Amino acid sequence: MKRTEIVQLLKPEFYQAHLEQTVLLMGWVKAFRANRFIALNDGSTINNVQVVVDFENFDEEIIKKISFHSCIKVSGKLIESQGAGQSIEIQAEDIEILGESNPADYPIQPKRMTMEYLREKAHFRMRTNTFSAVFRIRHAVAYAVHKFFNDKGYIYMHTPIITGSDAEGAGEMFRVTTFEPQQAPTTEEGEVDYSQDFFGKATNLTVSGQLQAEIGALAFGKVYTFGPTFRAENSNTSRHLAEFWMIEPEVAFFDIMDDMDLAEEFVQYLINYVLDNYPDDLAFLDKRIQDEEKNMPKEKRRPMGLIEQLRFVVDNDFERITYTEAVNILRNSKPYKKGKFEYDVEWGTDLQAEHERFLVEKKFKKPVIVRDYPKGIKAFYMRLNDDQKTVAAMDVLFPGIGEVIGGSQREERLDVLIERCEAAGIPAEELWWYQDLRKFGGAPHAGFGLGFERIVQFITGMSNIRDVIAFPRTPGNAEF
RNA sequence: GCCUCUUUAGCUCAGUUGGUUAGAGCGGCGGACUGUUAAUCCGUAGGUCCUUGGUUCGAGCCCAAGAAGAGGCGCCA
Repeated sequence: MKRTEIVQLLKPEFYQAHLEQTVLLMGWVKAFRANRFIALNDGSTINNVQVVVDFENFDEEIIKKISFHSCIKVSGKLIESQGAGQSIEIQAEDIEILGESNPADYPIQPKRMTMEYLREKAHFRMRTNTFSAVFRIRHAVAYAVHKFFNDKGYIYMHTPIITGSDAEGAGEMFRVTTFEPQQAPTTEEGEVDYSQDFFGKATNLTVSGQLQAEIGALAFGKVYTFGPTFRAENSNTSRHLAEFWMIEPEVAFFDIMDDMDLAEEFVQYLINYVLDNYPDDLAFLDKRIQDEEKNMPKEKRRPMGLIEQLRFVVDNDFERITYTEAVNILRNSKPYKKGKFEYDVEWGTDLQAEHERFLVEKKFKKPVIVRDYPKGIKAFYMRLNDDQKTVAAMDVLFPGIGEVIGGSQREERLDVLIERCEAAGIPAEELWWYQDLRKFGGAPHAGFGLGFERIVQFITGMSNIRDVIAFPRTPGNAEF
């Protein structure tokens, strides 16, 4: 007999057609109540199926081994449930233990455990209801990314993980080398001689696929990347990882306004996809957050439930303001006038987290896109605006997690690009191929980077980014 | 990297002003229970109070250093 997956079994059109027939299930025991009722889960859905056991019909040794997260094979008759709480159940006819699990030694217990504890048991945490829901949704978002771009005719591009260019300008990089740390050959000046290294030059793990994506955009018109990204920053926060996944669309003939339209449509699409296809997992996470916040004082609770918030984001247009408008709003705000902000607001300096939070959570109460930042605080490749003071950059800010997307229209004018490179102290010759794109068939173009884990974090409502990636890499932690 | 907080049973936590034998709930184990839904009931075992040093007649509690973890900030996605 073929195994039936529980996600299949629980569909009314399936079980109505198979009532009173024998089915074969395999899965893990989530609960064994009253020596009679097994809650069985096989990971195909967050929902369990109830298996009813007449223990008189089974060897006591088998019954004893039915414990939390032991793995079993059950064949039995599919019948209408005689109890409340589920519509169908399985009357067990034969049970085989596939994998025992001694509850005295097993570190996971059928009770509430802290996220920190489960993080240390990363090889087991996916079996919990919460992480099972989170990682099913993570998959859904990844699939939706590809579906969104494919349906729009974008080309999926794989950009290199090992990069030789030292000028991507997005933070500290991890060095890639085959040299033994203590035995690296040196030059006459005593510096490490990377010309003898594997690639014949110094190489690093990528911090962004953007520059290479621009190559693709000027060939295919519309491309996107979706791959791992590495930052060797000593960041200790609930929204930073040393290894994360980033999505970077890059589009020829797009200006900054088109770029913002794409970003908004994209994020709303991802959220809608999960709302439409994973309602059970979302409902579980929503309830989990509500239970968790039940005992908190009102001011510490989230202003909206998880699903309510997701609906709110897809049903409302994002607020769009310029950096200059943001500065004016902030300087005229109550907290500013009352001296409640820790950092001053002044045109030319970057907005602090507290300022962004005020705009998103207090002023507009929805995602905000800020654009046209001062050129001094943004990267060299962002297009200089006509005012000569700002660049066509935009950040999409979300409640709770801050910046989800950072993007810009790229500088397509060679002379301006070279000027901005020099101002930033970047050796222009390293980017000879980047300049070539402007010399031969250049085009206006724009793109952005979306932090994959950050959008998964938002959709699942998880408060720490380390809990939406299977094996988080952060400063001091690379276990598993 | 900076600031703040936390560390007590397998897990989540309480532990008063420094005082004699360190507690609870859940989980485990043993038992009861054939319609349970975080099952329930009875019984039971389980401790390097993070580490080191100090103060004290006496330290889970006070002091110092260290370790690990979390939250906030910075860097950003």
